[in-house]
Amino acid sequence: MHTTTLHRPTHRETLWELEAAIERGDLITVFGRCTVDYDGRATSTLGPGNRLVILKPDGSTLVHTDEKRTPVNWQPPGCEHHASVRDGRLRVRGTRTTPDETLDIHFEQVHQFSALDVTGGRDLDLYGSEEDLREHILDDPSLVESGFTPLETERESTAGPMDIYGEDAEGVPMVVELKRRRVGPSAASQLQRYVEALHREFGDSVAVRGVLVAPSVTDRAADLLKENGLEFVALDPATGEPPEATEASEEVEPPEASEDADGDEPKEADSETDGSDG
Amino acid sequence: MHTTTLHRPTHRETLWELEAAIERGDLITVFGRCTVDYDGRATSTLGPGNRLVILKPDGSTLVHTDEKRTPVNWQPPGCEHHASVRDGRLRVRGTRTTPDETLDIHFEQVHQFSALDVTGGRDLDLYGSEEDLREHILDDPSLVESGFTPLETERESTAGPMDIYGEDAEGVPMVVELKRRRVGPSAASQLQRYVEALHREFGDSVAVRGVLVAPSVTDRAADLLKENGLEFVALDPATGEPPEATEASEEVEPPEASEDADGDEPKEADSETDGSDG
DNA sequence: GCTTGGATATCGAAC
DNA sequence: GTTCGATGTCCAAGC
Repeated sequence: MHTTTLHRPTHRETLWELEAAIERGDLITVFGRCTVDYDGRATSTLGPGNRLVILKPDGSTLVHTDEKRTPVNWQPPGCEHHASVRDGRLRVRGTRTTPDETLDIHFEQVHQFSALDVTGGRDLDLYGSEEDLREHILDDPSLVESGFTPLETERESTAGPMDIYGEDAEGVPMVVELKRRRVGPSAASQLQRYVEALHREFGDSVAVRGVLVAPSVTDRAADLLKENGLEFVALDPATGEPPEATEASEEVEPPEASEDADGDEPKEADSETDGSDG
Repeated sequence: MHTTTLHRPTHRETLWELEAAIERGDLITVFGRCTVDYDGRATSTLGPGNRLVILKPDGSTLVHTDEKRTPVNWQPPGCEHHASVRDGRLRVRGTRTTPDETLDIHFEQVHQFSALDVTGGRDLDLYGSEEDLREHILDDPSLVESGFTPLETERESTAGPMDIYGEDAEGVPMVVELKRRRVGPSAASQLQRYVEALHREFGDSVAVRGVLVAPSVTDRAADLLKENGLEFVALDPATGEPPEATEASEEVEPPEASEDADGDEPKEADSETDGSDG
């Protein structure tokens, strides 16, 4: 464990230590008054101010102000760091390819420089993701519906891979799309794409059900589901159970006859079970 | 401009300076060996290791390893920071509400503590966004198509606000969806939602055209557009012109003898003849 | 406060 | 390498 710290160093001192730290593979922080110019997928400039700059040994670059979780400027991993002193300023440049991008940081003054030996585990153990929700359902498919039988995960279609493909108690094909949090219109569209792909695959005469599984759904998404004859089941990704206070509110009276008189409608799409607690 | 730095401080020393720095509204960095526990929208644990922790005066919290642009753990702005010493460890806790979330960082040892007075501009001047693409088109609507007339931006519909609403030379309503980068299936679905909303609004007998404007499109998205009778125009958000080497590759104009014998001509705005069930 | 969609999104997995 | 969807996405604007 080593750390190197310079206080109000000259640019030459900073340059020297910077190059050594990059060589060592340290994580570097530079606090100072600087301007920032970015050119790549977009273009940006940032006027002078005191910021915290972080250079990681994997090439990541972060420029942080005193606000927000998101850096005001950055470079993802894979970029190359190079420092130089020009016109009385310290320039730190990060460049990468695919796409070609350049981030230039010009320091008027460096208040503090540190080189840190960052080691140790970086693998997070996380729980409550969409994958956890999927495992809950595969463990107990009746969470989706009594009689549901999962047949395949990541089943391919012309619209892309489906989260869970299976069939209901009657043998009707079902597409299940999982979301770990409250869903909006885009999730409803995504499910609709998969259902349409199966219709093209099987022919329109074959009934296909689409079920969205998530803790809750917005009103507009519920409308979209209903318009497309899709269904919704409320489940929490962490517990695999219906979210709190939903047990009594389920099966809110589905509307009587839908005007869609195809004859092959698989089941009532009671998508408005949620709609609550917006 | 002031900075406070401690090297290998005791937990008590760190605690003292930490509380003072939070009070002052400084940006704080703590480098040390720690574990991290998060509980909120999901749950996570991170085993011991040396990491760089950043506490911002707006409540943002970042835990960085030596890799990736994204922090391994974090808290967005608005959380409250509190530090304490327990069981020989320094605990830094960030809590927030809506949703309820807690981030706990337990330091076994602090290698370096810094409190920084981060000031100065934080407003980025950025160019090349979707908004810039929109301005290019509003300046010169023929970029989309000769005769195109924008009538409204952010026009509301039951499917949400459309980027640009207008009409073509024949007076046929057009929805234009803008993307600053290469688009995939979701953008095609989004455009389709808007077109469907206008069909419901105007009645299926009224033709409506949907046009996606982006630098390029993936194969699958192109298929989706075609299936739904939607169109694509290639434009670069920064220049407002067709992307490089696209001059010769005609966008809308298909090669003379297309094997597609559907009679599917986008210009005829044939969405209503298709009667898509979606 | 919730909803919606953009972002220099980043990231990872499948192809 | 590209494509695609998840993310504790974050974030701003609108309501």
